Amino acid sequence: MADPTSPGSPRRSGTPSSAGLRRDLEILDVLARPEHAANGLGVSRIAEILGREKSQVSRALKALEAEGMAERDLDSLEYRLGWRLYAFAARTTEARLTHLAAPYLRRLVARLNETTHLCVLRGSAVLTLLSVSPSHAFRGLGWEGVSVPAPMTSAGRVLVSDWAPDALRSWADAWLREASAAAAPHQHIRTVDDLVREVTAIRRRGYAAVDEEFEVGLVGVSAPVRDFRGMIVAAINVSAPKGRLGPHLGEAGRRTLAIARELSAELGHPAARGQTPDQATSDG
Amino acid sequence: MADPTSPGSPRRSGTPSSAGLRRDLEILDVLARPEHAANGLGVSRIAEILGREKSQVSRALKALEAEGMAERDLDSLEYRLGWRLYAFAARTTEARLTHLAAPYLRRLVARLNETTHLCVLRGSAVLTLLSVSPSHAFRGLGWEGVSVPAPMTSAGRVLVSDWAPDALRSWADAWLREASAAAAPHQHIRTVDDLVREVTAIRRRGYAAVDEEFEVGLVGVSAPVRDFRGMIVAAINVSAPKGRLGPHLGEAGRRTLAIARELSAELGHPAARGQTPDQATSDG
DNA sequence: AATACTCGTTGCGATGGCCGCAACAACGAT
DNA sequence: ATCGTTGTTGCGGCCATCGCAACGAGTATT
Repeated sequence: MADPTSPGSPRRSGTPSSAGLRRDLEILDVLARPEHAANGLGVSRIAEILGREKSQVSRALKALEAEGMAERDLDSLEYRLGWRLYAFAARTTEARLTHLAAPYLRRLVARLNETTHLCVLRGSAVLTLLSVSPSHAFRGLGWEGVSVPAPMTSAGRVLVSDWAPDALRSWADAWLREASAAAAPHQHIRTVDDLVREVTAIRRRGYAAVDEEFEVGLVGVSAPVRDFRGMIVAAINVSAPKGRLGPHLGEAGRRTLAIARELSAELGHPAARGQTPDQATSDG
Repeated sequence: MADPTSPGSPRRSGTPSSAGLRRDLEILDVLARPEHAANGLGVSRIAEILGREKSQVSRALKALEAEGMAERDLDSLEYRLGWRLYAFAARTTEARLTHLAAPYLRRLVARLNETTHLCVLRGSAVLTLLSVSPSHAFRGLGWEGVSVPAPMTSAGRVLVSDWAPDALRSWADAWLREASAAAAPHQHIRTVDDLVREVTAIRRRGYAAVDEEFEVGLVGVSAPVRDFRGMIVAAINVSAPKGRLGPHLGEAGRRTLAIARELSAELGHPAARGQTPDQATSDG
């Protein structure tokens, strides 16, 4: 129902939009309704819902199917959304992410008055794509060249927080062997089970927090950003000296989470669209 | 600029598709190109790429923007894909499938330590929806949207392995006509009967394996993923250099099959629910 | 089994929208 | 100031689409 509802009157002229495009999108809109996306709909039913001629709907759907925007079940003759919509979005999410994230990071900066980062996972390292400071905004390679071991940072833990335990195990295994030798001072996560426990807590809480683990005197929080599939594709991170951010770490975490949800919604994450800031990280 | 993934010839007549729809989708296709998605494109450049009138492109983009399928940067006047596309994509079956499959692919990676893919059939090509690598440099370069000729890959053969022989014949016929000209070096399947035999073997074995057929030095296995109706909707694929995966190809195939069965069970496939013939439970 | 109903597709004529050319407005560079 | 961009907008002719209606196919009803 109703998230992409067409705002104006459907077939009233006045908008400069092309009529054919609008008709096609109305049809796709109906196919995208949650109650219909799973089952599919027939031509007459769509025509009835839209108040259009069924011949028109039939022809339009045939064209949409030919272009991959809709798919048809040959048994029931019902239509569903097609693969091409996915292909469009999938190729673009990362580029779109870096473009759209900036205003959200700025908003978070305005609320917390601390530096914020947009981070993704590359290999077993956390890569920072974008940083926004209270005064200046840096794009790109400032923090980028430095490969930060993922499990030590809140961003890294968030980025793997929707992984299954055994995938988490094999991923963290290599790192833990090296880390056990180095043994950082405040390192809280020393075994795989520690990581699994921490990740479970992150899932429940919605955001991750580290306290002087990565660097002495530094605290930080991170919240996951999900794309239209519901997969975690990035993390928004806030890092600051413990003396400044420490007392408000919980509040910072909740605000980071809220901003991350807004960004997720803009990326098309269905569960995050206009939801209350608690409950439901989509699903598991 | 010779984009291999771009759909059929732009202004070819003969398809019953509406001209306006095709034009709009061509424009969106250009906007979705990875090399352009980051920066965005102007009207003239799109018109030049497509060989269309810029007035037409300008008007079409205005309509697309009004409908939320494209967004415009008011400073540079460049267009990007719009939010509505992502809302649609989130409702696609592929999006749900990808979301559900990701943990299973990661688990398979944890066991085999090789890159795994989730593939679906699109026409006569195999489209990769998601790739997960052992170093977890997923989100890597160029996975989704890349399509390869189906009968040459293990994934493609798995995806058609529940088709009736005559359907298989007519499907492979078109491809074989093209492929006979190209004639890849290690191509084992040269006639329709070869394909039918291979598919029969796949059905009996449960998974497919290719040995340097698609690419020299590359071996791979694939297993089918079925939905609640028992139909094959996707394939899980593992590909790696022959020197690494070759000796354990059989084991990799059985493990891929086991994971694919688990995913099928989650999709509601009744036969895969309790009874897994080759069950490799617990750790690895 | 025959009927009546629903569903989806397809001809066909009239009409309305789109195509392409060209002029126009807004910048920026030389 | 002139030129070269880029993007937008009139305008006429042509063509694709709209809506009606008929048709084939499948299914429930009698």
